[in-house]
Amino acid sequence: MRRYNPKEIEPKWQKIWEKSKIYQATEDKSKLKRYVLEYFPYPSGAAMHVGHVRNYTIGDAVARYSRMNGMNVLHPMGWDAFGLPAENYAIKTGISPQQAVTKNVENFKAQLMQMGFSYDWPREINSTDPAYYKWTQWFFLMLFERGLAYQQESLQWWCPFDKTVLANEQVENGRCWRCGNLVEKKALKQWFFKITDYADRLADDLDNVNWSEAIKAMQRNWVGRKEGINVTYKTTNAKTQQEITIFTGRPDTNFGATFVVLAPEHQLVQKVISQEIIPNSGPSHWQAVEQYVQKTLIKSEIERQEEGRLKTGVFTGLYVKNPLNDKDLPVWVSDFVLAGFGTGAVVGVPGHDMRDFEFAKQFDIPIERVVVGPDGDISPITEPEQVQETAGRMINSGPLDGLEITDAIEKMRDLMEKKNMGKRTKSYHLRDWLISRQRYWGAPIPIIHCPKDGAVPVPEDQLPVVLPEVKSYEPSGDGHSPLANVPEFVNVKCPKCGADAQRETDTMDGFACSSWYFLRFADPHNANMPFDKAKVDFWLPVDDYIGGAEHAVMHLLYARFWTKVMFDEKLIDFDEPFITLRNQGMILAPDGKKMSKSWNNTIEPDQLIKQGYGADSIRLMELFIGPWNQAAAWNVEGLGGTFRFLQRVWTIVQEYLDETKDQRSKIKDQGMGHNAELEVQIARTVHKTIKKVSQDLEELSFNTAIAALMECVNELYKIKGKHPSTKLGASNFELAYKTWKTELENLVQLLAPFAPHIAEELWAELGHKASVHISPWPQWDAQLVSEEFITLAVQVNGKVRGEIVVTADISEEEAIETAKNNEKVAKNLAGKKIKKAIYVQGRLVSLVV
RNA sequence: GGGCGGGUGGCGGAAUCGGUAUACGCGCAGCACUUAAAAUGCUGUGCCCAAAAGGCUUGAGGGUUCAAGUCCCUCCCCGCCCACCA
Repeated sequence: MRRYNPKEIEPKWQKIWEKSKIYQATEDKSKLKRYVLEYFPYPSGAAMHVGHVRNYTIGDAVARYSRMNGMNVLHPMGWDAFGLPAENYAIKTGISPQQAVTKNVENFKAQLMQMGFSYDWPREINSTDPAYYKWTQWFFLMLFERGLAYQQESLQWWCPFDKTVLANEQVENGRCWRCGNLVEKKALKQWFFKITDYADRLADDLDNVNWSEAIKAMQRNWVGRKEGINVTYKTTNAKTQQEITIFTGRPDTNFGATFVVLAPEHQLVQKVISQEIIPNSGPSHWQAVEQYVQKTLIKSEIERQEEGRLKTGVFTGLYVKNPLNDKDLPVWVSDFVLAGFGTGAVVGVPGHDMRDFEFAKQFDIPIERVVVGPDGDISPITEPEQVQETAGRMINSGPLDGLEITDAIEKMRDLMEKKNMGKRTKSYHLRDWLISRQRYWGAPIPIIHCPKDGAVPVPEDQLPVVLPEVKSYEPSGDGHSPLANVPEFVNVKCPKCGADAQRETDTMDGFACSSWYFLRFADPHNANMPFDKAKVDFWLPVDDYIGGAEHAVMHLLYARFWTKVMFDEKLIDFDEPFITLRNQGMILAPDGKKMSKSWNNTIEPDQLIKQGYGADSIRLMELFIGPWNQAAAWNVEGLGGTFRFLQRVWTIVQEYLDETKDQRSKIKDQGMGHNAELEVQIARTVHKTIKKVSQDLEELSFNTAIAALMECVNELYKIKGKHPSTKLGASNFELAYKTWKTELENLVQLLAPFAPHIAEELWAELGHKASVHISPWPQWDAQLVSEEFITLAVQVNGKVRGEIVVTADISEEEAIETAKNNEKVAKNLAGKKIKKAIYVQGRLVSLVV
């Protein structure tokens, strides 16, 4: 008998699949299309670990199952290859990023190939290919023409290690998302995409997609829309009167305001420092303010966090009038107020906001109560626990007195608008997307700076602006990319007026390239357009997008933004790119930690394959380890279990083939090999499994589908040796050889989405010429699946006391009667009167005494 | 502080609508095969009890119900994301 040897069969089928083109998609309108996509990976020189591979295994199972169900499946793969790792590698080794990427792509492709994923490889794309980034640049210009790409000088996050600016989304806990070093603020002129114009749509349209609540919530929080009111306060003691507009979501408490705080970056603060506005009463404060602001702005985010909630600040000398009660409020500066949210100014209500309370305590500012506390408490607020933030009734608040907070908010907004004190508005957490990078390895921004015409787009016929070869990739840290040192690149003529001009030397954030790649897959080699609209409209939106949750507020937000812009530009007919998003759970190392090089705890399929397990066992384990969307620690010994299971499938098919080989013709000729009872038993076992696996796959319940396959195989092992007409120790294949063949074929088909190589090999051995992966998914026979007899549990007073086996169509009365007569049940009923009897169809009988 | 998940044997996990808790796999134990081991096959395996009978068991406590892992209330713990967002 042939032994199961993955090393022998897996590479063989991988080659055959590549030649046979069975995974290549065409725009065949006769079939239902399904676009299954996994986030295109960043190719590195390293080995993938089992966590990366889970992502592709899930996608491949969905793709293969859909294909066998007659769908027209698009399942492409490509490379997101711009970015720092290749560039840092170049700096270290002198090997150009272009060369490194070529090698890394080879490395990654080989690893995906050896896992046997069903990708449409001719559609392979690479974001660093000029033929691709030509269109990334084209989209940049489209955004520019629509006023959605603009340049602005402002304070930005700067990573001193990677020597580049970063977008808000790419700063995590005050650290660079790539290298983990502390970031700083730096004033630089930068390119932005105006994603804030789409804030409302990005938040609202989440209602139309089938994503997990977790990711939707993350995006909604990131957009951070908050309704409030902008209230205008006027200075009372400045030489020239100034206005401060303050955003507040809680105008209800404003009778209790005792101060106003400005962010250090607030423009009025600058006016104080420059002495443009000087209070005409009291000492001058501008020097103290200047000192404070200087100290604050150079603080890193981490330093701020280390200070904890300890409030710092300084009084400006200015006062404003509270329009509600004409009280004078001192104006302070403090870094607990963020320049980027609302208007960069807050009104301090220390009795009813914890931060304001802490600030008032710190600087001995009065605290007033305008909200009644629990149990009617109206004592002065002196301790943090007494601060009333969310519940209560208003007092000391003129027209609001007696109202609950929620009613008071609305009434106050109405009042303020009516009296012209303020205007309802919304504020957002979302900032514009900073896309320029002062690094080499990215798509050049296609802009030429002319002294006369300003920023001028590179004409479309001159795209792509090709990234030139350079001698040194080292970023200078002076706010310019290495491209600034390439005169042939920089010095050009203005496309508008022909005067001497200079090219933009910053490159685009890699997330620009990944914001449209899923569209390019529909038409990957189009040289004249980013894509043909008809093709994109055929395949898109993506039906199943499978990836990790780490992209929640980066890629997934950016891609939605680009899609909406393209929709507005009428390039496409849909405005959400990913209908269903599936976030796979992370595979942790066996020690329960995240897998990483630095922990030295990665587990790599490459190694496991070399050890002889084979891709199929690994794929099976990736799915069997637990629900696909839940994290799980890799189980080293468990892999032996999935291997063993495949070996059992292999063995039973081989035994069948071996044992029926010689007799087959004889059996056929003589009409032998017929045992009806045995046939039903075999067919019933497999058809139950067809039903279970099919239903589980509809819900992506891979782990239970695989469990069902294991049960089925265990059952078939018993059947082949245990049937009464079987001799001890022998198999009974020849007694039902046709049924055995049909059902083993069904079993192999059910296994195909998970373990494609062994399925293909056994399918071929069972006599099929065409691939199992384009065979139609088996259908279960309803009659075979239905049970003739069922087992009912019998409860007495809620406790299970016995079991009865009855015909499936038993009536309620009969079931209850049978239950009562059960020996064990009768014992428990002895001498008692049955008060109530319940029959749950097909489940149990419950008797109450 | 806010949002989202989750807590079931020694371990990963299973359990449509509230209906026999612990499927399947790992691990462990035993048996067969073998000179032996590995591999393979078979059997057993939630806890208490020598066994049977019986009792107990889904993070803790309470409630609803003939019946609760599942529903309701109070609380504890773990993970992820965001966080001085006015």
